[in-house]
Amino acid sequence: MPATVTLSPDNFAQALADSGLRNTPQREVIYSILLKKRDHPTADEVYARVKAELPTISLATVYNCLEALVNCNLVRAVNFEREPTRYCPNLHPHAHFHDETAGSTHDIDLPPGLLEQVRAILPPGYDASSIEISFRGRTAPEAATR
Amino acid sequence: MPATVTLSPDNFAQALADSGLRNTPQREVIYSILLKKRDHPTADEVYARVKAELPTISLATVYNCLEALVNCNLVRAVNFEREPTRYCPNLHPHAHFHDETAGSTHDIDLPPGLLEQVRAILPPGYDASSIEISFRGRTAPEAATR
DNA sequence: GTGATAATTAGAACTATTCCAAGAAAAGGG
DNA sequence: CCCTTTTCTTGGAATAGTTCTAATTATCAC
Repeated sequence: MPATVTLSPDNFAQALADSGLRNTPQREVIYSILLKKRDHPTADEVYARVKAELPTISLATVYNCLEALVNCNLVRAVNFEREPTRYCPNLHPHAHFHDETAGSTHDIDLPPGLLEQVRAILPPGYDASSIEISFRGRTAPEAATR
Repeated sequence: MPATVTLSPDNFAQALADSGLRNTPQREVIYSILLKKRDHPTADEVYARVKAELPTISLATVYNCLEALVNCNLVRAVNFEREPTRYCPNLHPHAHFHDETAGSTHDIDLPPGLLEQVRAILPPGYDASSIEISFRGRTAPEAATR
């Protein structure tokens, strides 16, 4: 299991403030939900989970909050082909593996230096602000629980 | 510029047949359009271009044909975030760079061994059928014409 | 407190894509 | 060759995920 980084509530508010965003109960709860179960939920899945705590929240707010968290770099948006966007609070550099059989998504830690090595393949004049490495495939039954 | 691989018409038909698919004028023309201008067009852009040659073709057919070409491994579908899918006839292993300013997509050749090195970061039990490496960022003005 | 700014909400709108049913084209068997 | 079967194309309707809009509510700075 990858190491988890847990922000103190103050750091959470600060991260938002650094991007000129306000802290709100909705944003706090949505972030805590992402931390609680790191299974790369979709916006719909987050919506279903957050309603237990904030029954009157709207789906639009879930999208807004997730976008806010992505914009202040607390959360990563993960896309596989044209499937719904998934959300990931893992701030370490990592790749994603999408299990086509189970429909599940797993973080894959990157060894030190690999990202730099990948960035180095860019020709002069290419300046990458983000690098994504993603796998599709299957996991062996006993690997699924790792 | 990456090397281009041009299939003879017979090989084209054979590639389809190998996947149990028929050759049709629509599929041929769409494939030739992808080869002619390798700028990673969307389905809509392919539709606009193919109408010059087959004025009565439908958008549904464009999607069907592109899917057929992807299924028999003549074409790769390329996705960036939630933008429309783009299509690429480059069969060499390569990464993609998406220029956020220009909206353009460029192939990045992979040095030998890199893909294997990336695959090697997968823990035991993870079997990847495809690996995607994609960059987002900007290209310097003089690099845009490379 | 008060005015300005930002966030939330419900629902409508949008976009890329897929589905559907009907007709056209091609392949294979006699 | 005709006939049958399968595959492909087509236009339009449907769908899914996401974004937009306008009104309301909350928060911030003074």
